[in-house]
Amino acid sequence: MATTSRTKRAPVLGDVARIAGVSVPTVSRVLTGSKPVSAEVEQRVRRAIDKIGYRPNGAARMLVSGRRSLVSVISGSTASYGYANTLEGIAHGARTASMDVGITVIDSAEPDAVTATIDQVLVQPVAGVIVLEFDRAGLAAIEAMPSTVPTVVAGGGSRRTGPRAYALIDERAGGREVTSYLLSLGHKTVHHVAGPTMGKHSGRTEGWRAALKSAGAKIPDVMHATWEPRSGYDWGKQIAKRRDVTAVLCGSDDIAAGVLRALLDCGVRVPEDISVAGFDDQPYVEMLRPALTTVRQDFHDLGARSFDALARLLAGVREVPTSVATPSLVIRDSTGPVRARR
Amino acid sequence: MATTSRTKRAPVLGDVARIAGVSVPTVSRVLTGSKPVSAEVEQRVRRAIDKIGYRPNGAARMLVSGRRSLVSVISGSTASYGYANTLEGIAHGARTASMDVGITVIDSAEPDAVTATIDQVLVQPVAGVIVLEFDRAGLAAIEAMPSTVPTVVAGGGSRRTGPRAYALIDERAGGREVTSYLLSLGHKTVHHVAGPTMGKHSGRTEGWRAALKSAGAKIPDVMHATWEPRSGYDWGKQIAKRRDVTAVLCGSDDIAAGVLRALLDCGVRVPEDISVAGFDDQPYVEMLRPALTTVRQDFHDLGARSFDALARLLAGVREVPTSVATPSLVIRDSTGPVRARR
DNA sequence: GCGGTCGATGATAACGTTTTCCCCACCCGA
DNA sequence: TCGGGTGGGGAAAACGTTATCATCGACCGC
Repeated sequence: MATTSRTKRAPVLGDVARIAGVSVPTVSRVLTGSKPVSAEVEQRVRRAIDKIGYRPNGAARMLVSGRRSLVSVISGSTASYGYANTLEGIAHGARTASMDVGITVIDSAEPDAVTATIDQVLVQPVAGVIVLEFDRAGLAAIEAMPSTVPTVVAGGGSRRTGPRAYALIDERAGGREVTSYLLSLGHKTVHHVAGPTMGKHSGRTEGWRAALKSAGAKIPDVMHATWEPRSGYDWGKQIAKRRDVTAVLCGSDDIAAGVLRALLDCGVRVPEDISVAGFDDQPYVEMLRPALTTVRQDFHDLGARSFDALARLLAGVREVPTSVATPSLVIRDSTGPVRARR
Repeated sequence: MATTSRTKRAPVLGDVARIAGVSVPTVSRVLTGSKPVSAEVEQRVRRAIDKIGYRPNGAARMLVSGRRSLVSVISGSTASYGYANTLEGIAHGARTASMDVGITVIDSAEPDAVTATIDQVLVQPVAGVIVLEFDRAGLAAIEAMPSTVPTVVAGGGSRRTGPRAYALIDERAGGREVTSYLLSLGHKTVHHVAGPTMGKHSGRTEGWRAALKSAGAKIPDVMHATWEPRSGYDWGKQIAKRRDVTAVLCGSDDIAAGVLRALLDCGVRVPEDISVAGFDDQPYVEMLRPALTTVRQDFHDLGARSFDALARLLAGVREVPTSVATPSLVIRDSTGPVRARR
């Protein structure tokens, strides 16, 4: 309120320089190590920095140097298991490379919502972007992303399908493996409760279908659930009424938990009457009774690999090879051989 | 490589101005709406912007205007249920206010790891910070955060304990409520499998203790688990051997799932022999058999309230009132009256 | 002892935007 | 017709840092 200083302006490089009795660029050199500085001057500068509690202004730094240290993650959600763990993997990689990570969730898959989101992301000084391709919103974001910004797609596909860098978990292979495993137990076919449709089918569903097809098994209609356990429960109720179902592959562990519960509530024995398998291997599923057979997907690793890919992109590598991890089947107690239904 | 242009420099305001035949500030005015511009000029400018695909440079913008639109979340994790949902709530609020959110995870609670993290966060042009106080790392981060940056603490406390703005879930009340409920069923006391220690005890544990104390019940030793279901399982095995336990409150749903499974595996009936209660109300817990009684905590709402608090702080409000939500007890089938243990 | 290289430092430009200040043309009322 | 307000727009300063270039001394080899 007085004439001189209002809210005690944050100290800047010039303040440090004056106190240390050196020039502004010298202070900068101490901070960035871009050029050697004599030990004595360095000490004076550091002392001055500590004294006034100086912190570099990131905006100014980025503006002039053009170096960007922000990686933005675009995603349709952050709370679900896969999203959250992928995000953690990315954050961990970024931390190691001393980069920052921003997260923007897309409200819906409406075209204008997507472009609005992208605009908001690209106004920031981002070095690159990682899009989580787990749902329609992610898919739409990839389409709408300008080709000029370094972009990595993290998702569940099996091969690169466009001009970007990809880090993937081969969900298709996972779906195939678990379906084949169920068939090998003697099931004539495997029914499938999928998550929300992505427009095109998800890798999990594709793998399931491929395995049935190559085994010459009948391909039942896909049952579409939301990601909620409740929704799985509702389908489980339906399934319990049918006599033709002996094996169910669910699009996620949460759905499987619901299906499992519904079956047991209806007096269906698992796995004696019906086998149930999930997808993801969330920590709790081995505590279900019976412990859930599922497909383990290492999302944390997926996040780490996406960040690696982006780092290479930023380092100037032209063609970053697509990195694909294969999920692994975890056999527990919810699946077993076919028996005569009591 | 040629003499003129290397990688086709990104278009800047000057380019737009030249094409539209106006001055640089005029383009800025169109973009920010800081001053009225004639309709005709505005149209020319917009056309030019679209034509060359201009995007404002956020760094330059922040540097000169001093307006910051970045909210940074500091957290010990992002993957666990509470963290992930709180983060989503924050992201949602930020999106509505068209601000950006950054996320930084602290590797450990080591003092230098914490200050390193904070340094990294504060180099960015942050408007404010939200610290997730769910673990030691978060606690340490709050201590080390300079008082000059607008900070909101999001956590599980019951009242403000320092000079910051707080958004809380009153875990203490939740712990008290569920414990009292169990006592009201006739249990002489309630045992407690807590999550990792936070140094000081967590609100959940405090509430449990307070309820026992005020009921004059014996206060058993706390059993400390990790957040892993497996760890809960191990404690469940121990508990099954004991004859004096009739009710167990767990520090999280995942721990409860483990305890539950161990008890059932050992032939202990739930809730007939032992009642089990969890904490959080993750979606899957109603699918456990028996469905888990637990304390519901709305983390998404916590995130939204933290962002609100920060927004007010940034709007210049001096004293932002602490916002406290009370968790609600969800009674399902895993808890019941005491019976003679068979 | 002298030209040349090197190491340390300072002066100045540059980054891309917003802000401030000023000018000009126009309109209105007296 | 003239003065004062007003609304649109341009010129230049400012933001805080790094990059570029110049300077100055010391040191080295011949």
